[in-house]
Amino acid sequence: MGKNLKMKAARAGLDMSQKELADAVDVTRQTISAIERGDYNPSIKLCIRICQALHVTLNDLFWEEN
Amino acid sequence: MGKNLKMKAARAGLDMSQKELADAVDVTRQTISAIERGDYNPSIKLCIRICQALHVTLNDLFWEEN
DNA sequence: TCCATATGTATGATATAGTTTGCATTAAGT
DNA sequence: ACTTAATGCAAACTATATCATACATATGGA
Repeated sequence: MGKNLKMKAARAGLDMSQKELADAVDVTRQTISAIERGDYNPSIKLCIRICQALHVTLNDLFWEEN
Repeated sequence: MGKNLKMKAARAGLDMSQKELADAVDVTRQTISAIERGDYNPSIKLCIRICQALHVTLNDLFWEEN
């Protein structure tokens, strides 16, 4: 599926651990970990919560031009 | 959950039926209908496919500032 | 009037997102 | 050396997105 390095970078830019982000968006650490590893395909609502927590937009983290 | 009128509008702007969009992104018509009605919470991958089919971006259809 | 298209909605089945628990590794602090 | 925080990963479970099929209404064209 392809790792989400943009998300990892945005999180790192805020000096936030996976656990902290997980708590902020109300999922488990495993879910954040799996998304960053590209191991699954989160729901749009979760993506939006993650973006809000990281102060970025959907396009910043999840969009790619073709 | 809130209807997705932006999606409906983008689709209408391309004169595309729910069925045509569904075929283009390889889901059933019911899925497109349910998303437009706000009846559920699609995966990010499906959102991306929908955006590509409608020639818009994630932010255009699914992002909202707070 | 009849037929086709577009849409809303419902239900039972299946796939998968997300949880819980747990174990292992690495890096930093004491 | 020991502890703690951060991460990767796996198995079994639960919740829910999505499918397949179906029925209903509205509209427009022949």
